[in-house]
Amino acid sequence: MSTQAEFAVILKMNAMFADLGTDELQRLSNLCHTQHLGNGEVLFQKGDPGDALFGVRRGQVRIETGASDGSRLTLNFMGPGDLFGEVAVLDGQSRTADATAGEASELFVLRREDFLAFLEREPKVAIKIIALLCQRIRWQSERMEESMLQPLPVRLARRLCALAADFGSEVHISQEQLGVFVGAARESVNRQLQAWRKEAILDLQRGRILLRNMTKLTAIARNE
Amino acid sequence: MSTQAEFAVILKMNAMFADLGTDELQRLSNLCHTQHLGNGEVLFQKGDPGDALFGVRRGQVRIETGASDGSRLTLNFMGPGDLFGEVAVLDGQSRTADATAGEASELFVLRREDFLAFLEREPKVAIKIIALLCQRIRWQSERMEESMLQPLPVRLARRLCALAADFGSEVHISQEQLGVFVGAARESVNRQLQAWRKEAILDLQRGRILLRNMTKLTAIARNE
DNA sequence: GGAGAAGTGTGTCATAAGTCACATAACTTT
DNA sequence: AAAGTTATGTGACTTATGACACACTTCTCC
Repeated sequence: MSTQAEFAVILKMNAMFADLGTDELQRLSNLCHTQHLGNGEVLFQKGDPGDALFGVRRGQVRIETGASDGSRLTLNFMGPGDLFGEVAVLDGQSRTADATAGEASELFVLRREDFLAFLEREPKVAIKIIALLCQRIRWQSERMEESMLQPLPVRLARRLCALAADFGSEVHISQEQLGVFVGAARESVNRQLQAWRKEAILDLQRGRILLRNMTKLTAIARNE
Repeated sequence: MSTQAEFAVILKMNAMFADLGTDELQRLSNLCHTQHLGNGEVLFQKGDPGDALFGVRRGQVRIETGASDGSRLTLNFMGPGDLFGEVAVLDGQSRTADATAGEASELFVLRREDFLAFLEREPKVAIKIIALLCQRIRWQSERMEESMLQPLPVRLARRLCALAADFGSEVHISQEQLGVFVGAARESVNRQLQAWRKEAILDLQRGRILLRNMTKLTAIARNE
């Protein structure tokens, strides 16, 4: 159900602490705890109180939502360096998705109260976070416009370009997942990808997409 | 073009200062300037630097976007008590829509630098604002999900219910505007409204919709 | 290495909504 | 009150995409 929405909420926000000074960062990391998760262990579930912020040190955490029919859909993979769970922490509301360890993982944990106390002591950091949240609001709005107004090929091309920025030209994702991300049916995704394969823009393998012609792809993403 | 996106960015955020203490509010209002606008006067345009936050004391300000083809579309009306321009102020980016006085108006103006300085002195306020921005992020996500996944009748019913909360059962809006808000073509909106008129859920007049049966309407909004 | 699962390729069909093209009705302006 | 402008109503047509159905391929795990 809430697939598309969650996707937007959860996308990586590594930038959150990107431009803090090293001293601020040091004081912040002093507040962190460490938590270990075994493969398949559940970190939190939809509806849980959002009492901590997490960052991945080692391993992988899947952010997923239990569709009401029982099927689970993965919304994102968080790898080393990725942060997640910030929105729930900042506003004190409950989690909006589930988080499960995809392999044995080590996380750092920043508890809500510690984080808020820190912000209160360091208003400059609070202001930076405000700016980042605003950027996110803008970004979400653009995304919303895009997904409502742009046709599927454009959305698909944009997502592939975004994935290429993370993965390089060999994007490791199933067509089903891609469909979830882009808000379209798997079959429609497949048909578009086939068309592009025939134009030599990309190649397809099981669970993998090889981007051959980024120039054309970005052109499509720009909607000509 | 950017109609839908802007809509989400701009929606009223009166809640922003809702739960500040009176002392905090007092100090804040000391920082405000006053500005008068004549009917039709332009306050700011898309692309302008976002150097101030505005609130309406008297009058009305239209938030609109100049579609690239020259047609102007109104995204929202800000009346007395409404705040606008906060996102641009908080993150220092440029305006994403135009603001024009719909009648002679009096605004209070809070300049970016003053506001940020205030936040730095009052970290508790900053934290409240962070929470509000987070709520907005959640709200946007829900809205995004809704608009992508729900069929037009549901979106339309939801918007009408929301408007009813502001306007009462006589909603004063053109079908064109309604189309912009729900991200649909004017004709499609009209057809759906006609269908509902035949079911006695509402009545139509030029520029006005009379909601007759809110029970049915909210049922549709809940998607049964 | 065989069985089953998970991922992929493709055809057919149904349908919601956009587009275009007008007709009509309601306000405005002079 | 006539003329012009804006809002609404409706028909005909087109199109993108979702839904279902099924074949085929590639992995994985006993």
